[in-house]
Amino acid sequence: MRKLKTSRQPEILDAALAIADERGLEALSMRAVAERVGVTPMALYGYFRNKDELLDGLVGRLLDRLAPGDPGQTWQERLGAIAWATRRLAREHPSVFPLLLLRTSATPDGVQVVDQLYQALLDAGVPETDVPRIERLVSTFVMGFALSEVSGRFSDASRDIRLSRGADAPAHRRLAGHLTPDDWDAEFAADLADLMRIIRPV
Amino acid sequence: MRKLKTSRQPEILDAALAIADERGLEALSMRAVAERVGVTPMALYGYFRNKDELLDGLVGRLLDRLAPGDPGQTWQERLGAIAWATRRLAREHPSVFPLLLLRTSATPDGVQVVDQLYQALLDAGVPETDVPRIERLVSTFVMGFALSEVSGRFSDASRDIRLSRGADAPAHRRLAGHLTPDDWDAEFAADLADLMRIIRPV
DNA sequence: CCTTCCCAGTCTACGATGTAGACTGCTCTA
DNA sequence: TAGAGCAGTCTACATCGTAGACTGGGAAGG
Repeated sequence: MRKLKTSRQPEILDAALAIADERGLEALSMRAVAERVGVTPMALYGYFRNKDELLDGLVGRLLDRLAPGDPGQTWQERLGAIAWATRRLAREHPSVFPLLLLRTSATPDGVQVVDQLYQALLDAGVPETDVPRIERLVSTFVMGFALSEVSGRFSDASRDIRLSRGADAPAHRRLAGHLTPDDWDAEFAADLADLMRIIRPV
Repeated sequence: MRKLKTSRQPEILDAALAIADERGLEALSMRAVAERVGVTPMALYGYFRNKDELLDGLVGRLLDRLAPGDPGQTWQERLGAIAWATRRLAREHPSVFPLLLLRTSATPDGVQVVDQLYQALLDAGVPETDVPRIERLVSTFVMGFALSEVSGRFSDASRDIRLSRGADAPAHRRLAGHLTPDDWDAEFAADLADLMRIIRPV
């Protein structure tokens, strides 16, 4: 278990993030990162044990983009802030965002975010025994929603395919016209509002 | 756009699924599939245009595992059946399941499932304008939860790391002992119950 | 000053991967 | 009997992650 250098880690991660943003995850090879940093591919292995560790570093990099949170706001505001920040993150880095859900990697920054969610739920009056479950419920939805948007699960293309394959999808036919919202921001807001009602019934 | 043969597609997909189940997604190479089918790698390209299309075929294969649904049940029962089936699917095929969220691919079987969800929500009395949104809300949560379980986002390892990195995570400390449920089935059931309350407030 | 050591980075090379392109041999029809 | 079409094969290439051995230059000690 060799000791790794840390000096140029941030620089390398920035390069990796830039490549993924510009040319997609496919294009994120060790060689590409090395070239961007201005170094030989093998030089990267002084900073990351292998490509997987580099990817873990990337998700850490993303997590600390999630706002530090401003106490003094209501619990709804704090929770909403994290939710919207998560969604924004997904839109800014659509190629890398899926890694947040696929790779475990609990980073210090990730802990910060979860702790803030816990605190918001406690302030909302959720019983201590329920807080972790509700946190998982909310964060799972938020990340899943953001992922679905960037991965195209919600896209018009899917909807069109669903409709054209006509066959027997009676409920689809009945709902035609409502299938896709004109405003995804509004949909996300409505979803969050519904979830808040789970947290504290009005 | 060459025409593809279909005769041996199911056989090929079964081989691919078996490999992914036994040795993980990493091990799912065209060569490995070909060998298992007893054929040269290039022979596969008569049935799938490329590896991506083969993977799309795989997710289709998974989707039709989601129960056909039994009308005559209450809407809660029908919705719950799909939710539990989704989660079971994830546990049976943990390596392949993530593809359901990552790849768009609307297959005929996928449409069937969505249509059943629509119908259940209509039967629950959800207004037509809200049905697609609520369907996305519920399915996003269900798939996200199943994905989180199999990808380790919920795992003890994550929890331990979060705690050991001590630092300042006051809410974590306060909730120690409740952080991980002893029964994930119960947690999933509780989450579904909460979501049902969104659909139709009691 | 010279020597020794370390360390960042390089070079070369290997096995694996996806897939293009040209080919072979079989079966069915005319 | 000739020909067409199809299933599958063979060879080859660019690209990937990364192991292992190496090099040049600066710091430390004499």
